[in-house]
Amino acid sequence: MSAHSHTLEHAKEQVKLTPKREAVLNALLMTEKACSAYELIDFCKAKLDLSFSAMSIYRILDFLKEQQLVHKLEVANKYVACAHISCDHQHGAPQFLICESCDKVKEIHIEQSINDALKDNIAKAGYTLKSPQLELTGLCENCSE
Amino acid sequence: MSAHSHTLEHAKEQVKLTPKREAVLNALLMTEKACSAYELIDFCKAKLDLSFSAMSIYRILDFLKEQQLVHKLEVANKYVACAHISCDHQHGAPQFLICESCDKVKEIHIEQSINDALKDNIAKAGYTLKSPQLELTGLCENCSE
DNA sequence: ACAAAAAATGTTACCTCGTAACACTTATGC
DNA sequence: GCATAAGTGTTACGAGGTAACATTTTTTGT
Repeated sequence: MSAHSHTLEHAKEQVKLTPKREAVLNALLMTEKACSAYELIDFCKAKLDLSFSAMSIYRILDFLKEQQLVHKLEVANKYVACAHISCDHQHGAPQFLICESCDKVKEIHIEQSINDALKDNIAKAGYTLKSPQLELTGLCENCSE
Repeated sequence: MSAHSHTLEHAKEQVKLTPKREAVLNALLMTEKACSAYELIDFCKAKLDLSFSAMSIYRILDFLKEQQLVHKLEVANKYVACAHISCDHQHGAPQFLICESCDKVKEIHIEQSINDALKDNIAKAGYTLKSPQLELTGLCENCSE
């Protein structure tokens, strides 16, 4: 059993997935990168022999996002499987490093001290921070050589 | 002469602007908030009696962005005039607080210590940060009451 | 087990955003 | 003045996204 099948089993223990929903999560785990809805449609057709309309894919992605099995990257308009599906504990707001070359996404933990400092800095400017999902763009270890 | 006309003169000293480009920058300075391309089209038509096609507005905005007179907010897909046009010195990467209620944008300075900590945190994950333009969403001082 | 209700998915239609490619106009350099 | 470069206009279209209605599947209650 591969690593992502293991993750898929964990997900199925957390929430009951219809076959379509399971397939989309599986696709995201298989690609190991951020995908747009349309990229997922193409991938499912080519690799899983499954057809999805855009409407369907968006609904499934919305559901998976609500279940926190999938994150939406607001900047890139892409979706990525949550990196913590197999964890037993709760996680705070996700933060993402996105490789602008290969679309690989790493979900990281930003140190609490940085988060706190950021929140203070922002409060000084008079704003109240909503959820600090950070999306930072750069080059991953493979692409920066 | 109003504050934004003053800013516009400064911009024209830095780079030669065609009438269309000047009008778009002027519109952004007048609105004092973040605007999408289409919002700018509407504004220019209603307030300046100028017609722009979408293609034109995007090209003009891209140019202004390259000249760093305008910033693009990647999450909101909106554009905002740079807050530092009238400054004489160079600025680092901008960081924005966006009010999700009224679209008001404040361009802030995040303390260098936070930036450095963030960069270190990210390097530990193996990524090389590109430009750390941060866009954080919350409520401004007026909307959070 | 069956019927009703709820949930999930399919289909149709359409809107918004963004941009390639070609055409035309204006500005610049010699 | 002419050739070239830059800027803008026009046409066409794809990606992204979703409302509304229809159909199918699953769940729920008896």
